Amino acid sequence: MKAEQTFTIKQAAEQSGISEDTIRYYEKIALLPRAERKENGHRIYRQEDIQTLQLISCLKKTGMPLEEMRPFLTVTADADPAEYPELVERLKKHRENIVSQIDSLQQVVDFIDMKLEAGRYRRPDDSCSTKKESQEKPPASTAQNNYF
Amino acid sequence: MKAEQTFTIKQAAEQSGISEDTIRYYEKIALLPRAERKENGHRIYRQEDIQTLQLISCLKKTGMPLEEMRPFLTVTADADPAEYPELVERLKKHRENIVSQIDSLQQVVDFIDMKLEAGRYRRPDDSCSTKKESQEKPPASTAQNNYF
DNA sequence: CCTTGACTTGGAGTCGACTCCAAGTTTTAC
DNA sequence: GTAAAACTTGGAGTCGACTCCAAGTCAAGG
Repeated sequence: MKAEQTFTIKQAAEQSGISEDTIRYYEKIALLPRAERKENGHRIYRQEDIQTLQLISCLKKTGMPLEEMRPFLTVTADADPAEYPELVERLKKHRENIVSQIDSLQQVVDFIDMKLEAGRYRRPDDSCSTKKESQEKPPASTAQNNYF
Repeated sequence: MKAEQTFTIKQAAEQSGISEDTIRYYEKIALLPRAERKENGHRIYRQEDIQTLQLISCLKKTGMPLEEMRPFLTVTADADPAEYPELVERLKKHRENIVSQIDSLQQVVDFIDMKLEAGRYRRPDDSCSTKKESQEKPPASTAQNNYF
């Protein structure tokens, strides 16, 4: 029925916030699968490709290097659920990473708020980074956060 | 009274997770102020310097480029509260950035959870990145999140 | 028919952020 | 006294991630 809308690389760039050059670069390094071409050789993108690009953009913002994204993109490409158990493991692991990153960011937000509210030192505050491998079990609220 | 504990660059590296070389590099590009030296020329670090390093480590994890960190570190260095109004503005702005980044990350977490829970597509889901300049007013919960 | 614009390719160049020398000094350890 | 450890400096090299360029193709407009 529906003719599956397609997009040019320019449109894909606009919608994802990733430049055309960069999209081609991603294809070149095989971060993205080779895009389909029209008869004239021009790349064509579908809605799901745009979504993949947006996911990349998302992950990039969080400072993830391209190589680390590969497993994620595999999952997006072929939308299998939990067929590759190793991949699922990776995803879970990264989910934890992200949650801890959110925690880190929260610390920064707290730091800023502290700085903003006054010159008053509440507590130096650590827990942000290194050394302490953040206790595994309850990743609950290390600090109360009222921003969510 | 108290003799203010000091650390070597090696100790600073251990405690911050930033390599000695990198710490020297940061000093070279003046991301960090020139560290005090002992008579023999060796750098010495105090607790607050370690904290600054940890903050850098924190921000790095969030993908922030070094140049963007400068304003933050200025604030840490001289612990003035709201004496530089421009700086305060920057901090507030970045705080918003971070909150939105947390939001982005939350989307990724949601995405992972969705993928993990089943191959079922709940909804493509956007809102993560680009195009939509995320409405200014209520940065409240774009999506319900039950991780916090 | 010729130009303009949107694309293609391969490859070179850039830039940020390290990372790794080499040469030198000083302290500690035996 | 000699060697190893822990530092110093300046500078070169590397690596990831683009970013730019030149040359070429194709489609539509004046």
